[in-house]
Amino acid sequence: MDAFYASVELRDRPELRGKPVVVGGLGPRSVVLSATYEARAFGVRSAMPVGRARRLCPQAVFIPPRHGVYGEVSKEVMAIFRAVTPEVEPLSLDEAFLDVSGATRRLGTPRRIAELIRQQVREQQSITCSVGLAPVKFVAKIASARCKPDGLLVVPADGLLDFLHPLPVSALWGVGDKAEEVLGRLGLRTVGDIAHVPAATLRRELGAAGEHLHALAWGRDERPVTPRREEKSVGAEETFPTDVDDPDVVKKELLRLSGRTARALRASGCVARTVTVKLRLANFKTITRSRTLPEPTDVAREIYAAACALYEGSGLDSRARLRLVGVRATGLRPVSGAARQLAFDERPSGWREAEQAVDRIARRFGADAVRPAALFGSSQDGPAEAPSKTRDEPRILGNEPGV
DNA sequence: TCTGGGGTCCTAGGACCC
DNA sequence: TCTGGGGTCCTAGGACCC
Repeated sequence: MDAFYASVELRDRPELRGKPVVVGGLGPRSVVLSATYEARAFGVRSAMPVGRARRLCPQAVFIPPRHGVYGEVSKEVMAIFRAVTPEVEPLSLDEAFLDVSGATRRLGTPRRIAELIRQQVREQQSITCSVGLAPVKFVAKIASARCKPDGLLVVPADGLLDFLHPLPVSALWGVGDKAEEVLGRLGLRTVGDIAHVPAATLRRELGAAGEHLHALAWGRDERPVTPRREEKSVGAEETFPTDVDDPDVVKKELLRLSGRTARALRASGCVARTVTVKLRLANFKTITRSRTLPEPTDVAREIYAAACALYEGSGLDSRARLRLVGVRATGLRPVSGAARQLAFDERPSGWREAEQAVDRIARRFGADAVRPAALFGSSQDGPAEAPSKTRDEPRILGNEPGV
């Protein structure tokens, strides 16, 4: 019994127990991301506009997804995990893999350790957490998902396949709508069905992912718990309150998103080599355009220049109606390892230093204290189209309920 | 029903180099 | 002059996860 998985559940907050809870964004075009059973009873469904959900179920508690304040709880919960073992791999704000093989001598059996964690999270944070325990990482995750809310489920090594095989194919990580459809066409409904079909068949239908699923179906997964995972990309995107066909508005938004992306880069101590622009049309067709820079950067001005050029050269009709734009920086490397060599005749532009100064002001006075002149009158954290967007902070600390 | 925002990973074609 | 094959990088798109 090596790894186990822990997940924290908002649903068990006493004040929310038994209430209809809807998780969704705050913008005018936000949709329902998840809803509790109680909310679903009113007809609330995922992907439904939040406004419609409100009309169907006005008494529901509406929670914005992944909003700021929850981060504090998350840090403290992760600290509880790390007191058990340094082998903690955070998966999201409220979930982590732990490898407890090194902690059993000190703290007892994995089951005992799981009970300890659940007790500490409950006492210190007044929230519950579910823990799945298994000798294989992904099985531990499935176990934690199946014992929530507020549960503990142990899958012993000799019971691995008995646990896995009756599960629906969608229980496996990596099986979403598309893969489930393909598997369904092959007549495969359960994990056991996947296990008993030749790996070559799965590879033909699903590529490398198919072979991976076959291994998972037999409980084979060599991936270890990796405490520090390097970020591969950072970015920002925003759906306009209404579709936009004005290139000036689009560029203004690109400027704002470039600023957010550059700030995130500087905060993580990275520079990026490639800039990608994402453009989603009114009909939901999405295109991306990317460009690799001669030198890596964390400067908003440089990211914006690339983003703008990509947008202008995207081949879209200049009056194309856009629903969403996004800016992402990839090809990250630590800033220290990429210290820029200035050529003899090159003078530092000073933009990087200027933006770092802005970072310091923002840390002290808030993100809105300084912003590019082009964004004057708008909020750095709201879409350019909606300068008066109210920053509805979540009233309830928490994350989406598992439903 | 009409699709958020943060990411990761995979595939496939073409350029380019040896 | 025409051509092989492998490796790597770049670009675009898409599935998937929370």
